[in-house]
Amino acid sequence: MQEPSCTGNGYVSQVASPTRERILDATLALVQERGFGGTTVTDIEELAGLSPGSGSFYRHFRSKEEAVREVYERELERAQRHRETFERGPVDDPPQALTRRITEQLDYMERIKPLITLLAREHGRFPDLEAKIGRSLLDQGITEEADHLTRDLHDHPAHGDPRALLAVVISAITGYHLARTFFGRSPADVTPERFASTLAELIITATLDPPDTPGDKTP
Amino acid sequence: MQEPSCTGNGYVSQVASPTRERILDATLALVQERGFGGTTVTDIEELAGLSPGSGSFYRHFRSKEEAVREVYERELERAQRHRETFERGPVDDPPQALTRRITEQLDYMERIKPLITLLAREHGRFPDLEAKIGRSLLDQGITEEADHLTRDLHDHPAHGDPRALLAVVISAITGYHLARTFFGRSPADVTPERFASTLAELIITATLDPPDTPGDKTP
DNA sequence: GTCTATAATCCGATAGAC
DNA sequence: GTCTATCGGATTATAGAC
Repeated sequence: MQEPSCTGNGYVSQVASPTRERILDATLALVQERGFGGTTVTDIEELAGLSPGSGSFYRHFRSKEEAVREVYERELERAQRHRETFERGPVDDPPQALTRRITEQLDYMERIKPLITLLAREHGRFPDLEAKIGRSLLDQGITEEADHLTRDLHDHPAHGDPRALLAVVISAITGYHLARTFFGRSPADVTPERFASTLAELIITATLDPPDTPGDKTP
Repeated sequence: MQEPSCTGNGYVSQVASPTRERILDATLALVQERGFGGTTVTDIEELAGLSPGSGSFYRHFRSKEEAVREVYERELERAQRHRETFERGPVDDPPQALTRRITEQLDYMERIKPLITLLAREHGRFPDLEAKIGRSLLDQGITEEADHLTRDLHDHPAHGDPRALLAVVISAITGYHLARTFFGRSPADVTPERFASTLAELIITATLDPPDTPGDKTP
């Protein structure tokens, strides 16, 4: 409705215009719902509280594509900020620590859902942004998770192929989240808590009792 | 280029018109690539070998939406046919049987990739179709996979929470596939073979040595 | 069943008053 | 910075010849 007047003294000059921010919000919501091609500038203007059909949008962005690109960037920054929240101290009891770590990861995916939805829906339209986000989410996320995992399992024997174990864990968490998002139901109707504790138990059992690979005779 | 003339004797009367089929092919390819809103009927006509801009499309479908809906239905049928391929006999050696089962599941996801891409990209546009496909893929797939799993593990002790174990396995396979599709890379750069054998090993270890849940004192 | 041609609408983007 | 008004082009869909 009205701007909270932060331009009175010129002190907070770096703050983005509220209207601009509302346009980004509207763009995010609509592109998530209808996709880039299904969202019109008129729709965005209307949801942002501007007169639909007026070009007011264009006083803030050169084109629809520019606005959507900025939405991606903003969501990536948010995702990175959310990730920093997870830097908590180590916990002693491995099963509970792991279960909590996995639950945290599921919460994290829930929080960055907008970004994930954008990636899924507009896959292929902005390859540069996708590559950048992929690097940030996958590489950074994977190395950090690997650190957490080894820390949580500090007094367990190492797994035979820790990197593959990591891939399985990350895939499971990702897949559980996406199945819920896309179908509105959990796989096999299993709750997040049950999922987390089962996955944690799997990891711990595997690191407690690493079986010999059949056909692989270690001396 | 030219139709393989199967209308010569009227014998194969149930075969769909080749042009109609080409329109569906073109629609699938373009909607996968650009989304529903980003695909125009003119594009579809051009890719289907019709004169772009002519309404020839409309001699076969009432609207773009109708064609896309039919694409969904066709892909669902294909996915169901592909699933029937997996009904193979049981294998004796559990680790290898499980690894092969997981690899088969990954192959299956690769084959139904078009359907998965459609679901991801157009999520929310056709709720009825999504619900129908969700029921078919999730429910049917889950019960069948549960059967396979218990069969492959026939001489192993049961897991404490088989349904949750199933959810983890299905989530992992789904997540591995989707991460590859959306980012063009495997999670943690782990190959499908490595992924499958690691996941199989996890399952087997968990069913070989089911640990007591801490705080849960079973008599 | 495919074509040319076109109607009717929608959309992205701009110009200029306030 | 927002509005009214509008241009030019793209898009869905139809009409009618062949």
